[in-house]
Amino acid sequence: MSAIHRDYDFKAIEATWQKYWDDHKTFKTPDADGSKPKYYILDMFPYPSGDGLHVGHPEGYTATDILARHKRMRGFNVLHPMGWDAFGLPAEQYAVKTGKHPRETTARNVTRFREQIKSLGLSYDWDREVDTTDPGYYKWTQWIFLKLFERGLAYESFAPVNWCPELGTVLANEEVIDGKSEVGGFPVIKKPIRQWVLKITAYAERLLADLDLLDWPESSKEMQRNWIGKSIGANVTFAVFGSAESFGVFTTRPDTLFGATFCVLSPEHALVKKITTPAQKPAVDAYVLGAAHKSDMERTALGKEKTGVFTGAYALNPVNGERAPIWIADYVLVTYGEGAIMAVPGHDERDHEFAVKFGLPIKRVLTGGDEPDITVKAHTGDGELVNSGFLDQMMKAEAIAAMCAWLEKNGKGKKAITYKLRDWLFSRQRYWGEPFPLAHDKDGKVFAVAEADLPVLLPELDDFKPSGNAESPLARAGAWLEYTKDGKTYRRETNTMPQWAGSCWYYLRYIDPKNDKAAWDKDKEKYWMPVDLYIGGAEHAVLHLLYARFWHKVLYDCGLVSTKEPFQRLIHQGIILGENNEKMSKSRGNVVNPDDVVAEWGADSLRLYEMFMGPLEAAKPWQTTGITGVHRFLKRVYRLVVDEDGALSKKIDAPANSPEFERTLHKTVKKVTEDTEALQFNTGIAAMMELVNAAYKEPQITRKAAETLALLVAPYAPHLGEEVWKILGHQETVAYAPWPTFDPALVEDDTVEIAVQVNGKVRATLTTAKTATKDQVMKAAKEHEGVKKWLEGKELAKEIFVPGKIVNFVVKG
RNA sequence: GGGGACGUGGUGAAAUUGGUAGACACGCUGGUCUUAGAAGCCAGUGCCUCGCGCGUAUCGGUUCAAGUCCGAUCGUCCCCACCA
Repeated sequence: MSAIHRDYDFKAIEATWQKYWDDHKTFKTPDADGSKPKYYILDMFPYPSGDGLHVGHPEGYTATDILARHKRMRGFNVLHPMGWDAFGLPAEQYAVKTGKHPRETTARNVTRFREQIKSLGLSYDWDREVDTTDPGYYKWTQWIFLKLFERGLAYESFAPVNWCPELGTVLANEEVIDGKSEVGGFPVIKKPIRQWVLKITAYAERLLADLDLLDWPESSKEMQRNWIGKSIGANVTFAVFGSAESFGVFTTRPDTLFGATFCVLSPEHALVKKITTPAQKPAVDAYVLGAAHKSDMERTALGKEKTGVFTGAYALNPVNGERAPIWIADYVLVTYGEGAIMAVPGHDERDHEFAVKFGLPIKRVLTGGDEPDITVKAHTGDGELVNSGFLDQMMKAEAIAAMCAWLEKNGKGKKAITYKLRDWLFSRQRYWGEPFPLAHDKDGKVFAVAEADLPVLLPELDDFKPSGNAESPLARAGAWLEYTKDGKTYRRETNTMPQWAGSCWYYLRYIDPKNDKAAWDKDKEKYWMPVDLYIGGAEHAVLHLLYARFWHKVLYDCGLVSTKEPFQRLIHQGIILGENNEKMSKSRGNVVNPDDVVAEWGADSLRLYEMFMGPLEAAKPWQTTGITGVHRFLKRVYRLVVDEDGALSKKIDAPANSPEFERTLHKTVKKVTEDTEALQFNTGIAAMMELVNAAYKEPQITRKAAETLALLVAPYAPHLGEEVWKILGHQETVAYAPWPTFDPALVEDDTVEIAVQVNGKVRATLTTAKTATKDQVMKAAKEHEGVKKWLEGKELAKEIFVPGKIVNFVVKG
């Protein structure tokens, strides 16, 4: 330490206050406090990876921390917890490689994460920490699963599923991106495997409708709406010609039924075998076999040419009795609608492409489109119905209604709603996950494990490797496999739950984390729920956020929670890019480690910098040089209040502030208060910088002014806030000190600057009394030297006056 | 192909309801302090042909007035994607 100047020693200050908060349990939250309104502010809890924190974590965590600290100072009882989403693939893959139990690596990573997070000065109530891999936690994950099971919302399925040979597990729809696994990017193929599936589709309509209740980014709501994918249309029944068989198709365009010239079944459709003619059988069999072996990636490859085979059979168009050849093609998906379509090549681009390729008839039933010849291009827009019997001359909407009525009346179909959302494939063939609380008897019938026997502990294994044949590693667990209930012996279910299970309800466990009699206490739940503000990455918009909403609605139906939705308000922090404006990644070598930043500049500087970079939601490139700005600001705050010997600065001794500074102070309180509550931290910080810059220009300021500054800074740079607060003579933590107020009379200036425009161009500015009348201002404006010359010799056509803002003269000539 | 977000100085960015574009910060330039450097402190900094000039991706529109509203184009990012 230099003898010349005692400077801002952030290392000592941050260590001191972190210890103080720990020792005093400063942020321990009471279960309920009748005298205070509650505020539940939640971060998406991290997966404690072996890499430790990256700079993206502190961004969201600092934002919630600033608001949590601010709310405490404003008299709220704040619930602000942290925990670990610790089941997951990387720990297991590491275990396979090294033989180390995932429990060990997870514990080590959790310890590291906790230390790193504590080093940032985040105000969590650590007595509420949860860990999804703790048996005391996953007991209740299993218990909630049993609620779903009891309500018939969990069922066994033997349908083809997304199987990832590389990961040795099946994956949910949401985890497959472009035919590859979201984790690792390995190919995924369809394979029929026994699975546990959750009936999320039963909640499709409510998951869709209740989005309207939420204060979420419109983009995230839209993503969920698209993912749920509601389509309104009709199911139409086609009879197979010369057979007793019939099949349904789903269409959103029943108005085009007269234009349906053929039908297409998906290769997996149950009817394919029954209706294929002997002559076509070899070709059809070959096509079906080929489709089964293709990965989703191959089947849906972009720009892939349509393929298909004729079955030899014909369907009868219910509306006109015409014969429509039945084809099979892999562009028709067995999992959507009825797994079969009526093809209207005149008015659907995919059907058109197929018809052109295989020489099938194309018929126009609606007027319009940019191409008069319907065999050249499909017309998918609106138009007047033609060649359509009783629909002729109607427009599309009217024709849809008329056709639905006709179908219903004639028993040939009815209105129908279809969703893209599929049931949630909920089992994994992996070790490091929650075991299902289920067991099978000799006949394979499924029984729930008794509630008294929960948790079903994860068995100890030496070998964590997936078997590769869709059998879970738990199948090797020996004696564990046997379960006895009421004197009968069962074999335990060996699949495990996906990582999403634990995160579907962790926000409820924070409310009552140590309860071993129940997942949570109902009164506590009523007090704390819903989560008032939830911050986390946008990558979870359709995964975690949809799954958790689903579970919450089931819990609501069980009477276990009091709110329809878990997360009232949601904000996604934008990602932090590398200095080269690219996504941070090890391979690009542009990763910034928060530990290094904390070591060099301090946690307060890291917090402040990440908040100062730009709007919370925006993607922003990291610039190490930018930290110097906020670091300088923190030093300036420190030196304003603390003198060279560490005592209170002589500067903080004015009996009164200058009137000008007093106004600046009150304006800053107003601005910082508003910006903090609106989560516009970047401009709030800018306002504090302006205040400090102004304070440096004053010979002295009052102690009250310095205290106000300390209070404003405290949520943003809490270590410095505490230190300065103490030096100003306070014994108690600043964490619960009342937030400063402002005098509304002092935030308004007596005079205003008015811009004077001539034809919309600013030619002068006037300083006028706030109370000046229009006549006074207009007179002064016209007489202003800088304006006069623009008005001379010209005709004044119009005068605009906006009080306190602007004057505009419109002149001609 | 469908949906969403966005485009402002050398850089990160500001800018209620349309009302003085560029707050704050980085960087840069100059000054000051210092044996020296770093750190401080003070000042300047959109652009140029320096004008009655130009300027918020480009072009057009509405308006007394457009970064903001409308239309088209170009570009970037994200999500979904043969969903009938």
